[in-house]
Amino acid sequence: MVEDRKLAVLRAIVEDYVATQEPVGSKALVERHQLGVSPATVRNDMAALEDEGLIAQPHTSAGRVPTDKGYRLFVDRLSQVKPLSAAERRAIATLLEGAIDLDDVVQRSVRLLAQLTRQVAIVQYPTLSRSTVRHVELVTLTSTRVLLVLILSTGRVEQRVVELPDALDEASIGDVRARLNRAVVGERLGDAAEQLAALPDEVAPEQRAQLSVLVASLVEAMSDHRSDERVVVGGTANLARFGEGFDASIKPMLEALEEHVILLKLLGEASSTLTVRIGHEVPYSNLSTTSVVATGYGPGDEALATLGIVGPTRMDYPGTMATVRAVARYVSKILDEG
Amino acid sequence: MVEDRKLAVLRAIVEDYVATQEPVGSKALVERHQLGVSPATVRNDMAALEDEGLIAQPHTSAGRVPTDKGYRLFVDRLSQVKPLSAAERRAIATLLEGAIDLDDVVQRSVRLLAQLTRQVAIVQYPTLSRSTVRHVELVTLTSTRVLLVLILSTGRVEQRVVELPDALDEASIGDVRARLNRAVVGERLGDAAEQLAALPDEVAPEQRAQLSVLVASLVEAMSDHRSDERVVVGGTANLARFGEGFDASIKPMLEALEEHVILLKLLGEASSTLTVRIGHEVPYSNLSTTSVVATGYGPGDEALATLGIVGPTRMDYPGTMATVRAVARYVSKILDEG
DNA sequence: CTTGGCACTCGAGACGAACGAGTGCCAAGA
DNA sequence: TCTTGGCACTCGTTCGTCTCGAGTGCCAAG
Repeated sequence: MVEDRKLAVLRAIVEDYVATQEPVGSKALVERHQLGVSPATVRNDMAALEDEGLIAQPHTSAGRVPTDKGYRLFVDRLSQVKPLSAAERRAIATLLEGAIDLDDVVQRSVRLLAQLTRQVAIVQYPTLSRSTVRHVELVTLTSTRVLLVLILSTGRVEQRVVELPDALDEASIGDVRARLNRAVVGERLGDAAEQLAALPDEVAPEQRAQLSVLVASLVEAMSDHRSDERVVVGGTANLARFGEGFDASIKPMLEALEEHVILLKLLGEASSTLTVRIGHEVPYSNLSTTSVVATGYGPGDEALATLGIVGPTRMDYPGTMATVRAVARYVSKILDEG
Repeated sequence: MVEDRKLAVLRAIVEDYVATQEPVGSKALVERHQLGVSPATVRNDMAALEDEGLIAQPHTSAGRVPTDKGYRLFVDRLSQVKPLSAAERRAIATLLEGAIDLDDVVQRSVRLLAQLTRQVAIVQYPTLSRSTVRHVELVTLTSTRVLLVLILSTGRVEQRVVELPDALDEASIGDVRARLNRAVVGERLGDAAEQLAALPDEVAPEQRAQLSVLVASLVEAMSDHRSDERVVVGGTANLARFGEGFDASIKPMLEALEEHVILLKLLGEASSTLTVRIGHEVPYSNLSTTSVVATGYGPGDEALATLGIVGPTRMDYPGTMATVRAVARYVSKILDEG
């Protein structure tokens, strides 16, 4: 079938180009792959592929390079996900199992992703909105200042120093603490705010003002999406490896890595399926020579957050996709157990 | 005085080179600075400076470039610290005053430093070792698991999940909590461990094992220097600006920025005086074309931690030094108030 | 000690030729 | 209709040569 061979040629071009980083010509192609046809035939196919916008030549007398559209087709239809080696699996498992808390899990995941894919890795912290409240703690600092600590089921801890309008003795603190906990423990963050709303009305008028302040601060801590949006980046040193030709992209890349908002946009909506964005599909126009491979993760099958990698469009998609998926699964498992 | 003019020439060379990033010749020098002598004279001086190892020429027919030693002399004796503009001071003050907690202070400081100096900024978290314990909290998770929360005077919170050998009811938890707090609140981290050592012996034998586990975990949390070593980096996008010629250094630079251990070494010992390390003086051989400007900071006059910037040896030392110092002072002030 | 003059060095940039990888097209063969 | 070998053509890369000029070092005179 002619169509089949054309696709085989496209696959070969993508693979060679990714490996050598140089435009690939018809002759080199038949030498390196068993296509069973002559260079001339390949050239005809190439011309057709070029008409379809799947490949392009940088200049007239050069080999071909896949376009974004070409990569897209390759990813969607031509590549099967490479299974990881046993050694890699073991490495992932042992490294992640050594983690001692949430922070550490996230840290280790980034490192792992960066090392295995040799790209820049991004991991978003598990989002708060679906997690539940485990405990609220009040700690007296001075007579009119308390530290409010909010502990969540994900292991995340939020803290606020609250300035009270009036002094509050230990007994009252205990009472308030109990009330707060009764109201919100076990609740999802979204629902907890409602539970808190009625609370000030239940207590004696002289405590009401105090409690209101605390409730306000607590609600604020719960709805604070600062931590939702926390992302960790690793493997920036791999940027240097991209090297020549990618030089122009390194600046926007570094800029993007500093802006967590942009990173979150790159990662996209948490979804449990693996997403690949190629070149212009990346939602940030300065990164049009860049691709993103990301996937959601989280305990159970819920995708609480997203992790992934960013690299040049010219990357090893099958390998990268396999690694990203594997890491996401292991992290999810760890979170499940924790 | 001839010596004086030689130094003026050195200063002029440093300033011009920093501004233009190109080797500076004798003619350009007399044109741009009012030295009141002819190029030939300057050439003689340059030859002398070169003999002293303060400047060098990249190749025979090129202008001069300061050596590390030249920069050293410039920093030590030729530059007066530039006062910041009123606008800059205001910017620092307002930005930092908006901070809501320790994390935020650190975050904002990095941004600020990076923006003002247009270099890569590094801020170390205020170290634990000198801080004191404000409160220890125990939260029951399941019957044999408790969450141990350690709150420090700096506002830092450490947490550990502790697996108990046996179930512990709420009353006992309360008792243990009280004992722990009595033992360590107000103590410095270093001393607190000793206070805890004797604790298990004071309680009934059946609680002893439980308490030992908790104490061990607490001691571990206090001595955990992971958080001591936490550093935050910002302004990496400025690396791109260094651009041409600095290309070779960008890789080791990125590598260093990923290794917090290395960054800590770069920042050096916390000391309240401003430290400048130039080129080979930087304790990391791959960064020999790089300089570090750092200073300690912290509430009062104690230098709890260090912050600073890293950039090419060819940088505006007076301006950078002024900015680093100013930011450190403001941050210290904020910490003082918090 | 300073200065103008002068010969010298050497990198940067321009120019051009040779090279060769790669192409498109065509005519012949299966 | 598809495949293939042949062939002319394109064009970026490489390499050597040349020129230009910024900058130097040295010297002799002021």
